[in-house]
Amino acid sequence: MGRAPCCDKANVKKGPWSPEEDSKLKEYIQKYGTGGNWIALPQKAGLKRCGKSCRLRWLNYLRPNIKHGEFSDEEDRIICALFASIGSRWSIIAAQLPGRTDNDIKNYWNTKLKKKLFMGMHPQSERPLQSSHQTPPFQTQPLSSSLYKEYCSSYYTSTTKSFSGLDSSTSIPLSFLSSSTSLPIHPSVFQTQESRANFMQYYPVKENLLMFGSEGSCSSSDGSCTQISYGREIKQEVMAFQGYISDGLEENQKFMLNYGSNEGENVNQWAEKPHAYFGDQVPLECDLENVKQLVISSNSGAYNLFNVDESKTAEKVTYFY
DNA sequence: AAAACTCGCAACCGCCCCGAT
DNA sequence: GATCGGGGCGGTTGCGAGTTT
Repeated sequence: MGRAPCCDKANVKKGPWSPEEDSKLKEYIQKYGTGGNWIALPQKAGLKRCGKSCRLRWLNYLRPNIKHGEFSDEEDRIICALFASIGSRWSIIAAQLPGRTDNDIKNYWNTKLKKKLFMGMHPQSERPLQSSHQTPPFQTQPLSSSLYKEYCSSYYTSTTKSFSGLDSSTSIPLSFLSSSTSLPIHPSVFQTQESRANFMQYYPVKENLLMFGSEGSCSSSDGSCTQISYGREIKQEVMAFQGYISDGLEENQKFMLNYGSNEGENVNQWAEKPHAYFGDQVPLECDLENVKQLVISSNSGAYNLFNVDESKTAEKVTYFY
């Protein structure tokens, strides 16, 4: 059974907000507050808008002390560090940056910061996604998970879901940021027993199936570089990845994953939301099915971390085979 | 000068969580 | 304990502005 819509979609206005609507909403909230009920608010305020739309407009644009404009280097570093530690929990990240909204940070990350980081990793590369000779991940300096802990996770308090002590004065080495942010591991790393062993030795599975933890590269036996386009091919890549995982492991082989142990968080939630933090490190045994779910759920993110627009299927992107 | 392309951001969509009943 | 429904969130889309060809 589907959910009832939150409002009568036929009778609500959509699209950009007019100045009149803005002032109506602003005036109403400043006068009466939200009343804890966004759904009822637009009618009371005389707006033909969905309650959720009002909420978004208020939170992202109208509420006081919103900071727009350029992000500072310190803000960049904080965002990167938190992203590396907890993933795309934009609201939590936003909570550490006064005046910034989750939407702002999300947009900033998707449009600028990813690219910025990538360029930092590959300074010689004029076109970040095109490089014919990349070192396989297991042949590079292995990423140390302790760096995560050292520079990110110690700031996170799982009980309050906030970061303390990680502010603009916190120094996060750029080397950490660049080494911990990378393109995904390509399935070819599972091709041989040896490469698989090396891979497993150096990289916690979570960090490779998902977004971080490997030097961005994929390698094939012939070292060639193949172009594929977005769209269906991406899905095929993911399916291939799943296949490699299945082929490469014993039937009942388990992965060890880290997971916060605070109340309100559970195993299933971790599997559904492939973000990890390390404030409380509790090893979790996760079977192959969980890992597959992670791959599926992180589909576009895992294969598109540093790219721009997956929906534009005509665009080409180079992967490293 | 104009068409094509790219970028950035506001807004929407739909799912999940969790409190109320 | 089950169901309902609002709030919150992350992912995605659409479009205007700017840039390139």
